[in-house]
Amino acid sequence: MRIVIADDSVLLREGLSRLLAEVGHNPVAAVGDGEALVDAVEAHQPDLALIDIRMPPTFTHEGAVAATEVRRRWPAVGILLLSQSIEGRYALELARSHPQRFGYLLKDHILDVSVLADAIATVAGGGTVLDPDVVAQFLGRRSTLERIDALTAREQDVLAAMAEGRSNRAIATRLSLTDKTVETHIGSILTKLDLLPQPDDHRRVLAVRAWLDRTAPGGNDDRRRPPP
Amino acid sequence: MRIVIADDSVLLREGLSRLLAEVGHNPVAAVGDGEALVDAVEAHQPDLALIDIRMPPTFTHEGAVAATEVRRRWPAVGILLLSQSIEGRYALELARSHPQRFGYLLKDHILDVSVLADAIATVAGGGTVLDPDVVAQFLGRRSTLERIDALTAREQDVLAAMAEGRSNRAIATRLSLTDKTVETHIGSILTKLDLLPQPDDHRRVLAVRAWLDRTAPGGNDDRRRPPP
DNA sequence: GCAGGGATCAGGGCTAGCCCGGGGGTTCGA
DNA sequence: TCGAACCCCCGGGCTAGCCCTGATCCCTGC
Repeated sequence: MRIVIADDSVLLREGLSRLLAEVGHNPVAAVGDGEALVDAVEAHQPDLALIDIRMPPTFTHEGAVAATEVRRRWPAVGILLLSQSIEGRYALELARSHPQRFGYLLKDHILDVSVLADAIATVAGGGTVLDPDVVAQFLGRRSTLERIDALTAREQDVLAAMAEGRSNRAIATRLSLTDKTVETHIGSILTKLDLLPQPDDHRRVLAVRAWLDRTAPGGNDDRRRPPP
Repeated sequence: MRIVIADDSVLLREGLSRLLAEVGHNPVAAVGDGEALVDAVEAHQPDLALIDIRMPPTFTHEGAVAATEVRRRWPAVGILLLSQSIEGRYALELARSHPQRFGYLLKDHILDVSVLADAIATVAGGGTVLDPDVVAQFLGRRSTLERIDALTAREQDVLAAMAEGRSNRAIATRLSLTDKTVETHIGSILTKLDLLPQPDDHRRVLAVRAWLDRTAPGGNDDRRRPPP
């Protein structure tokens, strides 16, 4: 099977190249960033692209973004994403919208080369391979979104202000309420987000994280609702 | 001047189209997502692309990502980004790395069409136009990174745990410290991040935001340092 | 040897934030 | 008409978190 490898780490992509050759695959190119990945797929028309999500220039999502481009232009090319830990929106969106010939594994969970070889075979055969932790995170995020959607408009106003790092008093001033009312809304927010009192949790921070994470990646402000 | 417009809102892109025509420009295409933007630039070879950062499918950064693609493939095409509020890493990275023929305006700050027309003229002429708030945010983010880099390793451990929503007690347990020591570290963190007591601020949340924002967009874990 | 930085810990005080119980008003659908 | 949902507000109690002061120890560089 013809495979293109994209990973900014020279050692890793060259190592993977040799590893795949040992198990009978044909690594036709090994590149270090998203643009080069797209160029290599165009040049070599591989069966599958093995892609690290984080690549230059920002080392955040270039791999996943390039993977989206590869899927758009060459739908028959299998895509197998790799990362150190679970990454945000783009990769999960690609999994949701184009699950065929798609895989997402965590590097630390690939304990021997057979795991990788099996995943490659499955993806190239048209199937989907997702690390269990990736699935769990995906479901968890869906659940967080649903919970935030279940907040009332006022509660979302309060939570948005909390997420800006405003104190209760500042929130009250901004929304023309008393401190007491803000406390009441915050209590409802924590309950609806299922953030019950736990000695190990800082629940306000967790609520703020939920709000910020609903727009990952890069959410600094309100997410626009998709048109109906 | 030939202009391509990209905004998912039909009303806005059609309105912009007419507005630009009134002031003497030639809007050659008006599209609703990043892919269509790239296709339109390819088809029409405009002088400038006017791009809303948030477009489908995730309504987060597709505009900025597509803008990066446009800049890569057609460096002579001016790029003018628009958004409701300041967006994260991609747009600012594009401004930093390719400032010529580039602009970034906040929609709410365009108080009349002459502001837009002036920006278009400047960008098409090879210059750079940045909303002052955008500049301030960019500088603020640089400053935040520097401050976080100035924390000791231990302080960064504590801040990372805070950002996970852990309570002081849980942080102490995890790092084998007493509550008192965690409090001391948090005090140092707040001081070094210049988060002085203010009645309107929830300083712990602001410190957590600083930590999370250092890896924007999509930072769920450690940022990888770019190779030297 | 000494100063500075980092790490750890303690006693004690204060308060913003959380929460319990309670209350009132408006709107909408069954 | 009534109940549910939403919004707003109060009195009162409790505590996690913050901060002041102070202390000790270790390491490094001058």
